[in-house]
Amino acid sequence: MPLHITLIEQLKNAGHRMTTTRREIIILLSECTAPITAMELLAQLKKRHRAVNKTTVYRELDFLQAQQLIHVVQFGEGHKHFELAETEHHHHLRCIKCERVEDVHVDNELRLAERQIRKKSRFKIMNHSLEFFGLCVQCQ
Amino acid sequence: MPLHITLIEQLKNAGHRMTTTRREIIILLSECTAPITAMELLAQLKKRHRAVNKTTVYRELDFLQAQQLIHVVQFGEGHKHFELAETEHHHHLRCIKCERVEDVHVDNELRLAERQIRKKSRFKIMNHSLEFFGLCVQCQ
DNA sequence: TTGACAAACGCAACTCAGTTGCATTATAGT
DNA sequence: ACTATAATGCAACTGAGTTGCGTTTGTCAA
Repeated sequence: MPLHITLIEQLKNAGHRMTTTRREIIILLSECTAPITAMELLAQLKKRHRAVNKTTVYRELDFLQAQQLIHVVQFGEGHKHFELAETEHHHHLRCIKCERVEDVHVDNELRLAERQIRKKSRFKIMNHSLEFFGLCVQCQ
Repeated sequence: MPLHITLIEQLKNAGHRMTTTRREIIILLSECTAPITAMELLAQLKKRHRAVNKTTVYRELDFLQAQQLIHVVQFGEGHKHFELAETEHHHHLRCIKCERVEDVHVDNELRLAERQIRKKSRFKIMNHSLEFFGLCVQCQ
C-alpha cells in the first residue's frame, strides 16, 4: 500500500474532509525525496496545473502539522522545510555546493548524548534537530 | 582580558575600522548568554540609547560573520540567531515553554556519528547543527 | 591638527515569506 | 438535492531582510 493512500485513509477516518488540494499536497509530499518549503510546494502544484493560493498551502501545512503527519526541518538558510513524519526518524546531510539533501541515521549515538544531557542538566528532551553540512560524493 | 576587548583589538589589527556602533555590537554580543536575533540586537541597542538603523545591524552581522567572529544558530521558529564564535563549540537545549536556551557539550558522541557517516556515505562533513528541544528544570 | 579617502552609516523604498479577515465554494452526511 | 461547516481564494497586511544612494565618520598620512 503506497504511503499517500494510507495517509489519506487515515485523515478520512479521523473525520477530516479530503479535498482535491489536500489530496494533491499529500501525494506531492509523499513523492519528495527531500524536505520541501511552502513556496516550493506551491510551485510544484502550479506545475501540475493545480494552481492553488499560497494561503491554502500554508494553511494545509499547518493542518498536516497539527495532525502530526508532517514535521518541520530547519536548514541554515532560513525557511522552514516540511517532510512526511511517517518516514522513519532520521537526520540530514546537506551538500553546501549542490544543495542536495541525503538522509542519514545516527540515533544510537544521539541517544547516548541525550542520556548524558538528562543526567547532567535535568533537561527533559522531547525532540531534537540535527543537520550536517558538507560536501557530497559528487561535489568533493 | 575580557573577550570583547580581544575581539576589538583583533579587528583593529586586521585593519578594520572600529566605529562606535561596531564596538557596541561586539560588547553586546559578548554579554549575551544565548544566541540573539538581528531584531533583538536592534532593540538592545535602542535600550542603550544607541538607536542605530536596522540596515546597519544587518550589515554589521554580515561583516562579523565574514570575519568569522560570529556564527549562525537556527532554531525551529525561523529567524537566524547569532552568537560569538569565540566561545567553545557547543550545542543548545531550548525550553519549549519558557524559551530559555542552555548550552551543552556532546561532541564526543557526535564525533562517533560523524565517523560513521563518513564511512557509510562518503559525505565530507564540514559543519553541523544540533539543537535539543524540551523542558528545562523549572518548567517540567 | 588637518585634509582626504574609503569604510561605515542612515534613509527610503523595496522584496518576499508568511498571516489575517472576510466573502465564497466545495465536501460529507442526511 | 439540501445543509452545515470545513476549506478556499482574494486582497490587504506584517515584518524580516535587502538595495541604492547620498552623507557621515574613522583612519592615516601629510
